[in-house]
Amino acid sequence: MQEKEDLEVKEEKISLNFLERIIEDDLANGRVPDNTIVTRFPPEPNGYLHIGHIKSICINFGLADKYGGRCHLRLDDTNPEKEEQEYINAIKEDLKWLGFDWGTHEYYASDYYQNLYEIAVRLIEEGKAFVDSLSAEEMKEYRGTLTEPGKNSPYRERSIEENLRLFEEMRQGKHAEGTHILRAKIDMSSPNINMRDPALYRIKFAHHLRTGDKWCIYPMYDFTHPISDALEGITHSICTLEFEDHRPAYDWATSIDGIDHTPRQYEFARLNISYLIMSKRRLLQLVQMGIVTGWDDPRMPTISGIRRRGYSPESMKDFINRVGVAKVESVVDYSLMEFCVREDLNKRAERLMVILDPIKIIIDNYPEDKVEYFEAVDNPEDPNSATHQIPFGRELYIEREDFMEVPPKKYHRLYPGNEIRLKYAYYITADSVVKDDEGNITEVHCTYDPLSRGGTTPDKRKVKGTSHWVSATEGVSIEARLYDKLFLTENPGKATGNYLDDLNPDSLVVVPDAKAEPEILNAKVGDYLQFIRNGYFCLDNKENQDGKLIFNRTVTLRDSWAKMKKKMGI
RNA sequence: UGGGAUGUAGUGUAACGGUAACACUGCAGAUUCUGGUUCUGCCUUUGGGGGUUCGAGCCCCUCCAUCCCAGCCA
Repeated sequence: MQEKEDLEVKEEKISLNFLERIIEDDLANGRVPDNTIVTRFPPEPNGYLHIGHIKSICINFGLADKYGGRCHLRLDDTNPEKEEQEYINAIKEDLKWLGFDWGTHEYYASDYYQNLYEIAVRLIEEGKAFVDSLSAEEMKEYRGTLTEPGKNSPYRERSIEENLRLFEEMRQGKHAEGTHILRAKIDMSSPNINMRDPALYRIKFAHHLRTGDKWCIYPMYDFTHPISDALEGITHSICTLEFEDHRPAYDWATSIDGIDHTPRQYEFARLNISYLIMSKRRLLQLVQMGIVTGWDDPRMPTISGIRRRGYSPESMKDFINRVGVAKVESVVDYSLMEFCVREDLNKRAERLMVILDPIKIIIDNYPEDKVEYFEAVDNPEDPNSATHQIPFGRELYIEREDFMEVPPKKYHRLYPGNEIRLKYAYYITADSVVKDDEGNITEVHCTYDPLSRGGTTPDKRKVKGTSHWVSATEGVSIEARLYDKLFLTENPGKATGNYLDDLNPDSLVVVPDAKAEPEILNAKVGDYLQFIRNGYFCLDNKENQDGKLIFNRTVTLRDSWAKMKKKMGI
């Protein structure tokens, strides 16, 4: 009991975001039916979910979880021309990957087509809706502008009987698309354009994923969404800022006679991240134009993209948590997201030695055919980490950048006469180099100190550099795909107006023949790996059917040496 | 020039009338068998102007700036 009180006191100290405050206030004042918070995540299945959606998902599922309520998944499928089953499948898979469970509460706006239709008929009967026969262009003229009120449609005063007959004919498919439309009678002079007799139903002779050809009239968002919320018993309908203007329409619809549940709409600022584009329309363009290989290309900010890239769901949820929830339009630094990914992966990734850009070193005083094994910890961040064996031999690969004939200041790695440690193995000193006809270094000859076995020496002498390495004879070849940002600028397209102008030509660099320690053959899809000093990687989840393994770089390690080089002008 | 919103370090978010803070970024240093990690320190903040109050980031007035809205999209 005491413990529980302490806990509550503690929780009170944690500041609430504005949505939590609203909910706690509603709960405290008995405004929530059954004291059960019901939220919903309502994606339209017209594209893949992206990082921006994660925020909405975390808010809706998170709030339901925190206050012991539930969150519905509702696919908002009211526009059959844009929606596809592939997207529905992807949305559900992405949600599961993030670890959210909607239980049996999987709904579709199309589940309510019959209800919606009946409500529309009732509105007509009550004189609150009418069939308009203005063309789209005429309707636009009648709508007025932002600063001028609109005018009533000449069809606004049609008789109830005529409206009923026309709407029924629309439903029966007797009228062509665009010839008639059902509109609410609200107020053409409203300063809020959404209240100027909004469209309720339009004619569309389109095959619907779920209702097939049953309907040729489809309800509009402003009509469908609030009523769907009401029918499902949603208490808090949380959406993004651009729907603020629609709240009066939302309240209008949920106040229609016969609707006995009143959800409330609240708006928060959508997530923007520098260097990323977060618009389904533009992401679709990238796919269609072939700029990326698909919605799940590891460079895409889609959930399936970042999953394939190797981001963990935990790191993304942590990121969303750190970003917070507010009503201010903002752009979060890309670096915060990378920080969250690295922080999580640092704790969980198995370390492996992989050489991306190999240069061969030969240890002249090491026996020719000898192979010995060294023990490596899988993850030094984990005190209980398992270990694995790494084969060592006379000929090894190290990174090309780990050897320099003429080193700059503060360079701590291999150069003639300098001693470094080969991680877990021996100290070596570079003696000489062999070059090809063009002057490229093909071999570095070294000497090792047998007393340094295991990486330390009896005399405790220090070396400033430690390099990772792979046996030239025992190592295996893999393909590494080095991904970087898709765009070069923080706000793609800001300078020229066309985001495609800011594409990063080096967003993917393929290393077809990287050298890896044999342990890598145990890697499975979904494993988080760190290639020591090269970054976090994961096995590609798509193109690994046979042959050479393909690894995607999730994110690089922080690189203070690169910063220093830049500063020194190297 | 209609309506709706929003302004706190470079970026995000707290502070709920009582000493403006946390994280990321950046910078400097220490530690390290990853130039990673970890640790330490530093930098910079209430859009402007009035008012109320003993006291204002918070309340009031005013100005300014930014974002959203004129789909038979959501």
